[in-house]
Amino acid sequence: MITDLRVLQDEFLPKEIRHRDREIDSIATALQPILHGEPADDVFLHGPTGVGKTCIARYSMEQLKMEAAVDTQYVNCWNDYTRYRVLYKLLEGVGRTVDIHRSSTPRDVLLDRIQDAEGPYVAVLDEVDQLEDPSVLYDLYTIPHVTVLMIANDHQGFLNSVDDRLESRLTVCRDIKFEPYTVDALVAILEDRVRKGLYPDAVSDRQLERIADAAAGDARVAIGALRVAARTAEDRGLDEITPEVVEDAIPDARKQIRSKTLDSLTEHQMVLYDIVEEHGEADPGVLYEEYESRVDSPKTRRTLRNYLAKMVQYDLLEAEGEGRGRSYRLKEAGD
DNA sequence: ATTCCACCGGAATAGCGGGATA
DNA sequence: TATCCCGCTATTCCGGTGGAAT
Repeated sequence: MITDLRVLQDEFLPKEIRHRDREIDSIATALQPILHGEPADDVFLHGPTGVGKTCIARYSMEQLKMEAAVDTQYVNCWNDYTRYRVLYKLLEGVGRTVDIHRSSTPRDVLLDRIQDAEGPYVAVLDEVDQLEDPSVLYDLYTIPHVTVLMIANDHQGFLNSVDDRLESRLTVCRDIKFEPYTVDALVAILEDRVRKGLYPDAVSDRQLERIADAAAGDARVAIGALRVAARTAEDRGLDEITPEVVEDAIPDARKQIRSKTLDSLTEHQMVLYDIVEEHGEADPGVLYEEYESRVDSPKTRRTLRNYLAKMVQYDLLEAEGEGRGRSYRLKEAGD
């Protein structure tokens, strides 16, 4: 069934990108000055999940590096959300972290190091709206040879959340909007992966269309469903992905994506999540009492509020109402 | 209308872990 | 070894908000 599992993984970066020519051109145009040794415009990619933002950003970096001597670094601000961690990651990109330690290195030596590095540098900041303190963007603006490529779901929402000084800088960067994939586009993407990763005839066009349709424009879900379906078919000793396998694979793929997020929660946060799951819907008072009774040394109410806010940010939970009447419930997959 | 109360979330602070320094 | 510094999490403090009770 499967000949190459890698091409079905999220991280896989295809050599050719389908149905995103306009976006790729826009990025290339924005970064063009780098080829002539001049500072380039910053770029902002935005659009819903699974529309190829990250993929196209990584692809563009590969292309750029083939044409010019330029350093690039990818930072996912979901994982590296503090100023320090972002700067540290960016230093890794130019190999200047050797004697950096989080203690005893004077406060802004990281920024100085990036500044001192010669040559153009493109910093890709994915999930940039997850930064706890976006002022690191301002730090980077002060360095002429650094170009920032930001990625987020909601461009306007992000602009509104930063202070005026930063906002005025951000509004001048080139913004590129990504629309959800059409069913045809998703089928084309899936066909590519099938050709490289599965035996011929392992799956019919009809089943690919079914997957593409259920994915609702989200390539990540579509590829995940294909992966799950291929594995299931293999486990069951089938030589073809059947309609039944596809039907099961779609919800499983969404679950897999969710459980990836759940893995990043702490033990206490997980307890809290379980409580919300059991109650279906719960107000904060009940939530805290329940939590208090289940855990050895409970955190304070304030900390729990932070946990809840975090899980809402992560799209795990949904909050309803403000102030006194607020309640929390699980956020179901699929916006 | 007014008061009350549960809850929200910003800001400042404390405490911890861990590496550096003297 | 004792001490310092830093990042990071949790805690403390508190003003603000909106629904419920009076």
